Amino acid sequence: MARWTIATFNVNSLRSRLPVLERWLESTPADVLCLQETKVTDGDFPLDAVQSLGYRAIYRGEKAYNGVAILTKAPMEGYAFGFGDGEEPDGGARVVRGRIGDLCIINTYVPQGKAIDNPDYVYKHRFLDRFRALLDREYLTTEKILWVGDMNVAPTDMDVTSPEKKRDHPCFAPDIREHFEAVKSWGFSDVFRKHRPGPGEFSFFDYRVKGALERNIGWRIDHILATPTLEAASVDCFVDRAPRGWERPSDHTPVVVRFDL
Amino acid sequence: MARWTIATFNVNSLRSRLPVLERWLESTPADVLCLQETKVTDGDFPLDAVQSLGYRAIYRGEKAYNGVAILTKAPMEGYAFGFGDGEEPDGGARVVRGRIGDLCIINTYVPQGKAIDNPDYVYKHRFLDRFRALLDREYLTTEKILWVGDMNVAPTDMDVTSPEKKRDHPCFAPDIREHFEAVKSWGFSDVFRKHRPGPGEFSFFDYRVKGALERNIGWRIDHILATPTLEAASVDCFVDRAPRGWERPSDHTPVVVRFDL
DNA sequence: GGCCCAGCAG
DNA sequence: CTGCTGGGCC
Repeated sequence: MARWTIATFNVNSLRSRLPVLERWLESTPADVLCLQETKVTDGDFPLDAVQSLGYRAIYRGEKAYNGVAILTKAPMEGYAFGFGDGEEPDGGARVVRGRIGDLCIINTYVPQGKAIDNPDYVYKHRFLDRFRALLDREYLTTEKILWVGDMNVAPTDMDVTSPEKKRDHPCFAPDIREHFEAVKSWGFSDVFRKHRPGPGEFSFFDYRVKGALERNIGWRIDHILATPTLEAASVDCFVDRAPRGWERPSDHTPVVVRFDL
Repeated sequence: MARWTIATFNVNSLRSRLPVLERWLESTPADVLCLQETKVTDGDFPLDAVQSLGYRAIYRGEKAYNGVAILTKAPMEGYAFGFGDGEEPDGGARVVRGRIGDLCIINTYVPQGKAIDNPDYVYKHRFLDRFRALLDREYLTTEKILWVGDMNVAPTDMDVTSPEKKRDHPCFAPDIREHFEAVKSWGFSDVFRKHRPGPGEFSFFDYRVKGALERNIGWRIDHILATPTLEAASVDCFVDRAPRGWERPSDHTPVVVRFDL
């Protein structure tokens, strides 16, 4: 049995966030770090910097948008990008997954959707459908599966600051919440909520909201979900607000889970 | 009699260069600092930062281009911007001048000219004509006049690295050098050359030339010129290469003169 | 290569 | 507000 620390962090440009990442890993030397919005093409991925922090990395990115990576101390096996369902876009810069032993890790950057009347919102729903199909196709609920990432969905009224004002928001509208719950119901439970049942815990603080961090005006849209056998092994799960207050922060901040596996 | 330190520095954006400026003034607390390419409109001029460094400032700038300023510890008198000759453009963001007692200070940012067959090159010549007319109109060669700035002219073969390759360059073509000499012949001499007669001293190192500073591949286009009575009072004049090697440097570096006045 | 901009994105 | 882009500038 060993203690595992796994985190998800939307970095909003990996290259811009290297100083934050380095500083954060000093306090939280995670075994697995799932990143979203790396915003870097594979050729420009800062592999040297990542390796000098002590990590291996699998990654796929686009020029200015999206991009996911999994940083690990141990080698990843059987990794893959995208949905692999033959549909375009293939989701390669939004979905990355792999295994370490019997632990399956899936890291997603769910589309934001722009607005509920925007074509991108249709794509967001489609993304969740394709993800659910991937689960059905390739996984068993009896496996140890960790699904983490920026889901761009705040599941409950507790996960935003003024829920009444956000019913039309693409990350909070009833239909997207229901859809997200439907995907989760494949076999995941919210590990964060097991350990932190209370309100006012957020992982995203909009740059444009003045004093968002101090006033705690944010969203809980970055999630750590696990299948039952894995969830049972979790010993803690928390948001680390500190990096959001550092120099040149991401607008997101890491969510961390610890397992005894 | 007092020791005066006066410098000229093309900062390539004053706001971006405040850290460099602050650091440089610790080593060289100039009495007068003439800046070019401040690239800041008057409303956005960082007056607070300049004042907290211990300086007064007169300044005029445009949105993204040009912009000149004179920073002084003592108040400036009778200052003015541009040529004041009724012609447009008035040169307000390229010429600033004023006095401290009987010392006249003129700070210019001469147009670069782009290429010798470009209309901007015609304007560069016109700029020198208008500047010469300003001298004739408003100054006497018997006054203590200091003319400094980014002149965008390398006067001699000693002032560039490969003179043979630069005969068609708008900062080195024979006609612009002759024109610059003609303006200087109104009554100025090159204070830098009085103290540093040798080659290989440059004030500008192109960002695009790899290792330009280490390889000493540059241009001497920032000048300190003085009328005879003032030149006689100069005790030293030098290029300070250090700031070109600091974090986020300008492509130019300061030229400094000291007088016993 | 580092500045500026405008336009787009979240 | 803080990223990204591509274009202009020197």
